[in-house]
Amino acid sequence: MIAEVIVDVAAYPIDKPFDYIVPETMQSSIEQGVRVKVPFGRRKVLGYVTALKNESDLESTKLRSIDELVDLEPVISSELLTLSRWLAVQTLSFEIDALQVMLPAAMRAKYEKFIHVEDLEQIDDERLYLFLAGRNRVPLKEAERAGLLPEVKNYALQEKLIVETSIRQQTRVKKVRMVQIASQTELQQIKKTLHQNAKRQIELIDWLIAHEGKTVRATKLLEQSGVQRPVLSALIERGAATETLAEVYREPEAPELRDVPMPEQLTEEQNVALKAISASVESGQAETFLLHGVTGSGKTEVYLRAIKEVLDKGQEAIVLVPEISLTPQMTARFKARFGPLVAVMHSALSSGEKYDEWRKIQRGEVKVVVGARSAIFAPFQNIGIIILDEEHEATYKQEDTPRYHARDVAIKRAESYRCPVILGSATPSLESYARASKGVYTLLTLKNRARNQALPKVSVVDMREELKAGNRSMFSVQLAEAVRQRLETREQTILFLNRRGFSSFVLCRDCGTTVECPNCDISLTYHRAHERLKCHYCGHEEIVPLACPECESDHIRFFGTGTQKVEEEIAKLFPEARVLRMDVDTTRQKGSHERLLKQFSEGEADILLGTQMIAKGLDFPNITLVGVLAADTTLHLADFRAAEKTFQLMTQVSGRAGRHELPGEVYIQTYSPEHYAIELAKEQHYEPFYNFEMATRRQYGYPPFYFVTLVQFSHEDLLKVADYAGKAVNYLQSKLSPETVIIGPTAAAISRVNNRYRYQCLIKYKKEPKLTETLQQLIKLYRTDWIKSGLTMSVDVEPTSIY
DNA sequence: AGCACGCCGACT
DNA sequence: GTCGGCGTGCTC
Repeated sequence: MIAEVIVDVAAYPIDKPFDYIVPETMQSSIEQGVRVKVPFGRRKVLGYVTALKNESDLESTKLRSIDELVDLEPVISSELLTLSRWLAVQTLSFEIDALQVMLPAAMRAKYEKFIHVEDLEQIDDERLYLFLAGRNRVPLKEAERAGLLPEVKNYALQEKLIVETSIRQQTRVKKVRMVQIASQTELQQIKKTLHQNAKRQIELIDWLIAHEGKTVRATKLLEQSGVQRPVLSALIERGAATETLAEVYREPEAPELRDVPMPEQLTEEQNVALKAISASVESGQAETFLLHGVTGSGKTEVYLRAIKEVLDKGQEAIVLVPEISLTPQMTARFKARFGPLVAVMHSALSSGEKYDEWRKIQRGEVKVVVGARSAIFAPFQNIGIIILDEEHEATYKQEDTPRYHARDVAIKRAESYRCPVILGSATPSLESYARASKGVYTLLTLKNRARNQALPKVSVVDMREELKAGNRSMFSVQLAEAVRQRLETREQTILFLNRRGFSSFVLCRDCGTTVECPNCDISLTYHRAHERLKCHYCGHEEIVPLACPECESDHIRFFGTGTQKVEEEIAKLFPEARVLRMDVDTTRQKGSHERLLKQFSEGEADILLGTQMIAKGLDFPNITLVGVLAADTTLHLADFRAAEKTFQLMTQVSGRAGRHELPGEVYIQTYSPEHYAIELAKEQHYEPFYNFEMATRRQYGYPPFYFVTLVQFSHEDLLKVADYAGKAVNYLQSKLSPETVIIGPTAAAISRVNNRYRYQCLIKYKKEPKLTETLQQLIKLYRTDWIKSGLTMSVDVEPTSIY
């Protein structure tokens, strides 16, 4: 029997199945989708069995045997295996990367080398002899640190010692000691043999007698009986109990369950949407729905009921939410409804906890997974529905290889299981809405809020006018007045600081110089906490200069607005206000996100001040005011999605206000109030924005009218990178159809990162059947030739941003 | 990727 | 004369 194996080596010539002989003893237990350890050249590596067959096309002399089976059950189902091949082609990545991305990081191989010595007498080198000190298995790293690597190599060559590679998972299955207590009669017998002086043992055996026949955790037993470990060991030796290891799951801190009452009745709109989805669930159709519902329209309730139907059919559900809104509020709602059938996958879990959640899914112990992007690969076998909440979010696209989009994967998996996909959003991506308009997706609309409240009243404040009137603070007169009112009426306020593409930097007031990174073509960011300047691209760090490096003026100070600065200004303006600040700095600690939200929901603060992470998902009855401090910052990014992103963000954050009984009010402060993204966000109507933006996209030839693919290049040498980028463009032009537009090569917006110059080109096409093939050939050219000169090239099919 | 072979310069 | 630099080629 022969196994085709994809080995754990991400390299161009290795990106294909390798044939291995399956030893007799393994033939009955090997299966497609299990991991194996195989010899590969002079080393041993982990691999995935992708097929089993009777014969190989290779000469039998070239074939080697599988060393070991790693799994007893497949970790990649045949559906996921097919999906991985599709993914590798779509994203132009290695098959091994496509496979690994489907599994929790804990299952990646960890390679360690150990020195084994058979006969220490053969080691006549004194230093090495002393170093080994009679140990049988010594990590090679230690020898390297001791400077003994040459000696070890030498002895290995003479076969006086062996260097062996150990391959294991990064994180193992957690096991605990369990104690199985013997029966009453046995225990009584043993008790008689105990010496009078063995007071502790007698104490313990009495405890055991009281719990005879039971199996308990060793730690629990010791805790409850109050004896120390050696006492238990002594009794185990006498046969009073037996000890075994049992697999357990790591238990992540359970979020506090908030009681979310299930509404008795859905609104008419919700009912219509649910019926359409149910019909699809019933008939087993791979149908994609776009659920377009205004903020507060009760999309989540529709998801929950659809999932209920799926579970009743004995099927499973995947729910994707953007990491940022994977809030306790959201997960608590699922847990409250489906209890222990829910697994939650988010980045705050440790690698071991994620692995355990994955195993629960694989074993069929849970039926619903709620998670971020990677949860789309949940190893279910009978998926009945896939939901992407906030489908427009950029986090659904993975930024490094394989650069997949969870939406595409969802639709692909749904085809396999013939089940519906629900894309939900108040502000759908233009791509999705266009597809829904064309009938590719089924459009479901929720125009009204579930509790029938009015959408909040939105006012746009022109900050230029404020400046003219002499108000240089971050708060306009109107917003400040609104906040003051809320403080009086004891209602809550959310202040949103849009920091994206706009962070604090150091500027000389005299000559206008900004302090830039020495390695990258970008300003350094000011970090108040450590009084340092940092580069967000290469990690360079330096102290804040006291004088301008150019003109030596001491009028140098940081510029821009951070949440800390806003917090200070609030303290000055409203000394009585209690403020909670939520940003990367205050939520770094595990569980702090939950804690802050809990404090806010319990009314321990008047104002919640934060960045992106407060824009979504929050649903608290007492919030009646939302203030956007500076709306413009996402507007001026050199990216075709800048307007779309700004509109989405404004709409989302506005939606936090007035979701319950109290009416809401929103103030958007901006320096460009006439921009259509802001003007239309004020009205909170999606369609006018969609129509306007579509016209713009059509005019400039951007998605969804064209598809785009971004090819990026970087090199230490500016001339070389420009040269290769030019070559690539020529190559693409020669192979692709004349209707396809290739923009560039141009220098990237940040033209130098980590001392490497960056170029890019953009391919725009409506229909390009040869695209994948051509890009594959370009990649081949790069990997076999260009790479040697130090060039780096990457391809991103349908990128989320192009700056 | 990682590992070894192989062919030329600076050292005990 | 040897140690070691990294170019080149291969991995079922």
